[in-house]
Amino acid sequence: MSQRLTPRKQPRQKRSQETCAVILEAAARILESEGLGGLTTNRVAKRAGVSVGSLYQYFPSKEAILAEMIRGLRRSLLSDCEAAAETVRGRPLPEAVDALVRASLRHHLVRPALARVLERAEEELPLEKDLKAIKGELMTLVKGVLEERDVANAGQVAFDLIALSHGLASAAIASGETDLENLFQRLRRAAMGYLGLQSDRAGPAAGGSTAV
Amino acid sequence: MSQRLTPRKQPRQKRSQETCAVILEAAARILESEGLGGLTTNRVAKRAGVSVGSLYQYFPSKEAILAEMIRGLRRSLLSDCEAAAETVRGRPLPEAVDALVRASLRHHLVRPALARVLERAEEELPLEKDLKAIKGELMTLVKGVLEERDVANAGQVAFDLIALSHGLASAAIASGETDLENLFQRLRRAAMGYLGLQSDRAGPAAGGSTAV
Amino acid sequence: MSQRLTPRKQPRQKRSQETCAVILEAAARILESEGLGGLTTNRVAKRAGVSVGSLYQYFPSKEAILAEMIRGLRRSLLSDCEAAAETVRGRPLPEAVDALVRASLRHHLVRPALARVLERAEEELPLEKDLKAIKGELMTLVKGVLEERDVANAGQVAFDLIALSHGLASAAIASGETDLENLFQRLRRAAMGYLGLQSDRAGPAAGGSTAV
Amino acid sequence: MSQRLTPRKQPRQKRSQETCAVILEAAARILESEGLGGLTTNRVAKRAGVSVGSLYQYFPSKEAILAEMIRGLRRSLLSDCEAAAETVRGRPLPEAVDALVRASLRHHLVRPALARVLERAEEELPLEKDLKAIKGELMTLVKGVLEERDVANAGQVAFDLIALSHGLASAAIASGETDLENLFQRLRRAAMGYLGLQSDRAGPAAGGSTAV
DNA sequence: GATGAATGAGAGTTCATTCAT
DNA sequence: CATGAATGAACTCTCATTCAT
Repeated sequence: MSQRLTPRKQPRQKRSQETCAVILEAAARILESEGLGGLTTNRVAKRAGVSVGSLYQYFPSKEAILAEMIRGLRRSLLSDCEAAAETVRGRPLPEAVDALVRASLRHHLVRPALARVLERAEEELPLEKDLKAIKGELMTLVKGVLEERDVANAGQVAFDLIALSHGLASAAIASGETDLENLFQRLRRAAMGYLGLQSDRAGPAAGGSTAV
Repeated sequence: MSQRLTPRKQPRQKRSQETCAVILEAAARILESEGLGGLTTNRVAKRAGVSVGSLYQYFPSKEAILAEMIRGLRRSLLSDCEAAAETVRGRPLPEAVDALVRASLRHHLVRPALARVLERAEEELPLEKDLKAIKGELMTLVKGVLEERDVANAGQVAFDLIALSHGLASAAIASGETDLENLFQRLRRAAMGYLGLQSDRAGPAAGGSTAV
Repeated sequence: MSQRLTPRKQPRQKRSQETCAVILEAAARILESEGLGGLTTNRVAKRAGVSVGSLYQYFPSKEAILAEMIRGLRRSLLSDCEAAAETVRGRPLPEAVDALVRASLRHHLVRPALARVLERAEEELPLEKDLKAIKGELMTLVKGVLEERDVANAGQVAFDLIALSHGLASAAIASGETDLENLFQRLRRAAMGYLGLQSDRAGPAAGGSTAV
Repeated sequence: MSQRLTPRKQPRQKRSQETCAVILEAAARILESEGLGGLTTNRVAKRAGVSVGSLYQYFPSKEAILAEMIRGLRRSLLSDCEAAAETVRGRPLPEAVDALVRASLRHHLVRPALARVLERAEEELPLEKDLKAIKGELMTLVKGVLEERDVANAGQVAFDLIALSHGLASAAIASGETDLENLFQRLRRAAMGYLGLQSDRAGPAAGGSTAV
């Protein structure tokens, strides 16, 4: 009953790797243009310029394709955040938060439509262990960053910061915003505020000011 | 090819209203137990105890059922927020924010699974004008509440507060949290922080404290 | 993982019954003309003059169609044998054996090709309980007939007689024989011989004689 | 559209012969464990440790593999029976029948599951001339054995004896019997009875006795 | 109006076979 | 010759929707 959602063969050979990548890219483009409902194996194959048979040689099911895409997205987010954490090693909390927030925001802007669809797909899929693991690692990473800077209840705080960032970023991007810097400033205010830190900018929005 | 997503007839007669409600409730239950993929018109009809034919008399398409459910959810959120705004009329900003945040949080907790699924469905549906309108009204409401208390850039702030609340609430509920009060306190910190207000609680999490 | 092989709905209404029968007859004809490999759900539906959808309304799977056909065949064999046993109630063993053998032989001749194919199909299907039950009933019937006539080891004997009859009958019919009476005489010799009874005919084949 | 079911090349070289045998053995094992439906060319190749391409070098089609297996089975039955006939040359009928029956029974017991599946496959395959020839030779052999002992209508008798043996043996083995000797005695009774000869055992079943 | 049998396009998936490497 | 990636026709089955009763 348990379906494998992992690719069928490790693409060792160059030919295979290419085919695999071509399929994933085709699927991505379809998701962006047609949405989740437009994703069919035959369509993906045709768009990728391969036969359905080939598609099934690399992915045991349609879901496996989605799973692989999600995995890719998550892994790249994780590694970007790891890199960001690395660059601010030893620096104080505000700077660290900035770096992480920036990294995650950048992520939302790469292929926004794709990211949104994949997120939805993730909820509908019986998500696998390795996917959960990746999400867990991100939490662990943020938690570590917070703990090193003596934030209490770091697990909870990490969870909340991730959720807040995600919520604001996806809403903003869904509504068409593209100004990364503006978005960053707003998200920063929320994060800093949540942490009880003074944000060094005056108002909640770009150039704005809040009167009580 | 453009489908109407509005109910086929304004159910004037009591019989019609009832049938309509029965269908919607059946759909809701299916969504909760089987997810979006488990929602089929035949299933809904059977669960509702009516024939498919009847179902199609009230809803022109499967999507129309979903649209109606979403509309209902949104409308109830809106009216709850309106009520909340009413109760804090004339009170200062922190109190108003508290009231709104509480209202929206309560909303997430009623039928959490259903709410999540409907949210996903909303993204996949070609969302209609009247649905957008409802969302717009909520923004307008919050914006009004903020403007009355002289918050600058109220439109943007309203957008952000809604997005932040939504992000934290749905993540928390998805991960199984049920402690409304705890969640409220955390969300409050974020909202107050974002607004540049002092939160009257000490730390970012329940009873916690943040060390710099 | 266990598939149901029983029809999906009890055909209560006349319309349903007809559709159901039409489907089974179409399947039968295809089996006769194309063999097991030629049986596809779409083909059956087309031949039956209904849509695939209808077919699946009555049978949950292709296998269920086969199962139903097999069940029908077995049931009719059983009831014919029961009738035969009834007519020879109280009569001596040779007469009883004759009656049963005749009943079963007649059965092979109705739609020989179909019977053969269904037999093969039966082996490939994960045969169900109710099918096994029918086979068991036949054994029980024969066993009863034998026991009433004081045949020792009636269970084993019943098994063997059924197997012998089946073997000879299907081979003969497969090779194109149509002379029921001739076949009956030969089968009778084997059965009587196995039972240690004197066959009242002279030779093993029609008009033939066996010289030692 | 007419396919050749004979191997593509006469395997002269040892390498070829080996590969060929390896493929056939792999196919046999798959048939035993997965049944006819589990036999796919790719699976056979993998199990045999060769590439599909190689497989197609030795066998022009999947059916050809099955045909070859059937041919092998039939040939070995034939040669075993020939050997048996040889050993009883000049001996009286009962002894000859015993020998043949024993030989054929032994055959059923070697790889019972495989034998059954191949028999089914044989019926579905458009059976070839050379296969029919082998079957014909078996009939001829038995017929010869009978004629030499002055059995009248030997052709018919041969046919019937083969059919009876086959029917009882396959039913018994299918139902899990493994006691060759017991089975032999029962089959012997039937054969001798059919031939109008006295069986030297008392009852139809092991140690049993038939009362009239 | 209500019913539910009927429809059929189209989805996911398999597998015998080919052919470039 | 061997390989195994690639092919694509064909199969089983689903489900939104219609329409005769």
